[in-house]
Amino acid sequence: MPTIKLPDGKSLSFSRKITGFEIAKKISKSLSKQALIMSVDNQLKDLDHLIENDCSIKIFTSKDSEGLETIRHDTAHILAMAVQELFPGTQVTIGPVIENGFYYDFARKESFTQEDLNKIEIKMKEIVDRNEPTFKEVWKRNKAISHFKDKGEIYKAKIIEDIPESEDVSIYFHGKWNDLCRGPHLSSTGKIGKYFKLTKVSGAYWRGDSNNEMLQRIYGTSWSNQKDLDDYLKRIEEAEKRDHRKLGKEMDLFHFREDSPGSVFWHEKGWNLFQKLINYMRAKQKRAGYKEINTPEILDKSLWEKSGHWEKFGEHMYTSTTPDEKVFAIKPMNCPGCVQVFNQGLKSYRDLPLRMSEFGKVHRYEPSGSLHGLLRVRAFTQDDAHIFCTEDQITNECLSITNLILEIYKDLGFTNVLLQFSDRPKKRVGDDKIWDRAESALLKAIKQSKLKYEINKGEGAFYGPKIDFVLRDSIERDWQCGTLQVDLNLPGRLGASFVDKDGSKKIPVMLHRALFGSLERFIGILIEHYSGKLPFWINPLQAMVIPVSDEFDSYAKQVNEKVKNVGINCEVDLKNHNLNYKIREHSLSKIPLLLICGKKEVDSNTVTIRRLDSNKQENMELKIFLKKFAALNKAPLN
RNA sequence: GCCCCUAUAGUUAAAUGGCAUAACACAUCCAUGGUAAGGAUGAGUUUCAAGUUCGAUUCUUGAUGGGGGCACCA
Repeated sequence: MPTIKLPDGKSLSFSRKITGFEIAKKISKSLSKQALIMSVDNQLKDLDHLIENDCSIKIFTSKDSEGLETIRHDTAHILAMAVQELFPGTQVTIGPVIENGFYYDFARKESFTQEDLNKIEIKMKEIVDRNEPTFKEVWKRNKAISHFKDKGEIYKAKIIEDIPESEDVSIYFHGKWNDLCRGPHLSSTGKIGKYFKLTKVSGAYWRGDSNNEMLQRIYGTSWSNQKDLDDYLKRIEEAEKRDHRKLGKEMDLFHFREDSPGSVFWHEKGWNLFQKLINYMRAKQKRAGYKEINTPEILDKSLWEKSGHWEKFGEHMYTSTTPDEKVFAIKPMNCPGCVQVFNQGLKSYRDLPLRMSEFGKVHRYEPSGSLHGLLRVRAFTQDDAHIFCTEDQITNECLSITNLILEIYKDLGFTNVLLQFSDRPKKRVGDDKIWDRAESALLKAIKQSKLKYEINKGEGAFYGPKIDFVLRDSIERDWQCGTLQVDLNLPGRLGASFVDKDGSKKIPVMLHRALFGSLERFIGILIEHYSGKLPFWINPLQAMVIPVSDEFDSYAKQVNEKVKNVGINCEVDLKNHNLNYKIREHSLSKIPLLLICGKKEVDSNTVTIRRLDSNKQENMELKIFLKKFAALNKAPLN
């Protein structure tokens, strides 16, 4: 005689055991049609799960994330089903739901081709049409193991072997096909709908371990209706359109080439953007009390041994051997060099906190498969700084670093920032008491900043806890950029010290911090965030003067000179093309201002402005234009 | 590093076991124009190495780069 509590507070009583279906039907006809799964006392269950006792239940449809996830999970199952129907002998492994879709990993000798994907998709739709009933059976663990072994499903058997011996396992059937699965699932394959698409096939290591063999992973996306599927595919397309590698080429900012994979060849415009960002940060840092230094790119191997880098990161370091057989390493980080600058001369507690910044170019031998445009390179410029301070100063310093980082992100158009706090990892150096103090100082700073944060347990660096700054771009993607790390290790290793009030020598705490992280990477993010339409003040080519015909070339040249003289990057287009052509060309290359000069402008000493993404014309006296835009060209230093 | 895909002109693409195409960009000329492509002409190309072949840009193998993932991201 179960009494069922519903989310709206009402209860229903039944005189016998009852399934979710029946409850849904009782509530309303439309709900019973839309119902996909349910939760019983907050545990997700199949709709045909038999309820015997009093409980509270909630029924989910495709509008709930639980419902949509189940659709995706079911789609992954019918993917596996379709693959095994089409390619007998293929072994199944795991097939979880991921953001926007799902994947399934298969073990098969031959590789899946794009045509195979199309065939599989057709077969999946067939399975939906067959509307095979889905049901669950609970088996003894050992029965399941021998069942899958008999079928030749070695991977599945291994997965079950990892389940504790005392536990039973649930096996889901879609018609005859079955798979080990926790569930829940929809009541039949027809419920899935056909709003899915297989997107790509790739390799993936068994159990995510690169020591294991490689499986084949098929990715797909799945939705509850055609519109959501179309919207998703459109979003992917949109992201491709703003790919910084494509835009960088089109905008003539940089290129890559075989001679130096993972290193950027910056063109004039790209380098201009780069310098503008650096100059802006210089000004911000000067106000925040930083002193800028610069240290060598190449340092003797022995320093890297002393710092611990050689042992820990040696495989990612480039080295250089001189003709007389000395081994130098090209710096993968700036910190050891910076500590050497600190070590010059005696430091007093009065010098602390000492904030030293460095735009240091570092080289790291990244695995070839990880390289990706500007976002993952082998040579990059860090907007680095190291702050030497006492333990008492950690909280305040962290707070001002956090503020600096957020100001800079805001100026560049990023307001949605998430902090991630990482505490002590298993492999670490230093006393636990020191870790306690460092973690609490850092956490205190986060709490005082009142920003949203999450905790990544055990993800800290081996030398200290850290905060990472993750920013969200205009199409809702997250990028980890800034970082702030407390270092309890390096200053001691490299012999840094200061003279304290009582005259004794003490080891300072060192904070590592980067604002963007890597200038290269950040520029890649900026390009994608703005779809190439960079804000005026950092835009490398801000204006193009276009004469209406060559009769007005000399006026156009004069305008160009005057605009350049107020510090705006400007060019004049004297090419043999008509006005329409030039407007199209320069609009496509995303120049923010087009300055049109014809008879009207010459006569009145004006320019006509056409802004990017607007077909309005704005006539303005040249003098006023220069004043107005010179002001807009200033970096936003508050 | 691993799996799959891929490499043609400055760019984007097409084609072929036997003279390699187109569009855009570029150059020259004509046109002198008022807010997203005016016209004509011209120059320019098969990533590298080995193999099969009378002959390879095309087929095979390898290298290198690029792309999508996996792993890595100190």
